[in-house]
Amino acid sequence: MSPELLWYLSRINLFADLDAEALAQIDGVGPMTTVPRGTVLVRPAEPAAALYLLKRGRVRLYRLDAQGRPLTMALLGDGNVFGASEHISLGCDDMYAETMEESLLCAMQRPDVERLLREHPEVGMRLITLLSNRVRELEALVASLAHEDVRRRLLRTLVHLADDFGVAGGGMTRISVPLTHEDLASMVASTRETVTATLARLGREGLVRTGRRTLAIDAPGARRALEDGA
DNA sequence: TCATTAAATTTCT
DNA sequence: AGAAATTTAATGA
Repeated sequence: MSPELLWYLSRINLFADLDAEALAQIDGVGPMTTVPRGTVLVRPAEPAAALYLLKRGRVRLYRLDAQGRPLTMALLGDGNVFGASEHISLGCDDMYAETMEESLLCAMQRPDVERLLREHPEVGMRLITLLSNRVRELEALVASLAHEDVRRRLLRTLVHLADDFGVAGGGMTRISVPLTHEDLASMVASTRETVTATLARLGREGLVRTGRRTLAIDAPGARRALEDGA
């Protein structure tokens, strides 16, 4: 195994508990490939036969509703894994996985994943952790979508994005993913226009700064705003 | 409060 | 220039 591939594997969160020797033993990792923005890697018609390891890039997991409009379930960044096998689902069937920008990733076929899990229980443990976190996030999302207005839904997802993709800058946390208002709408189950208006309002409130293709949020302020006020 | 429709305007490629 | 994205406004549920 090349040193480069080893380094790459060490940055995949699923393998965080493996030491160098264990990493070197990982077998069946396909070649790294660069895929352009907008590539659909997984679609409902042909469920993933593989576990995808995302070295660098951004991947959106989403479903389509009956009217064909997307609902984004998760955004994945560097080091994340997604895909499915018979017993494991990280982003399941009926779900699309699409790159939001040029991404570097590779695939592991199902038998290799299952063998890896048998040989390295730590990986299974880590997988449970990842799945648990994803369940928690989705539960929170369900509750938010069911009970809260767009302003609060948007605040929550921005705080969440700041946690995952935020970089400090100018007193605020800049979200290092280029997201259109339409992208955001598909995350909070709203519309482009309402997101535009709501972002403008949050801007007036001093909680977000928008401009030049970027989004920044006052994360502490936003958390405070989410806590008080029913 | 917010989706929808329509239209104007700005920003990207 | 042309496409994509953003913004504003009116209307109704």
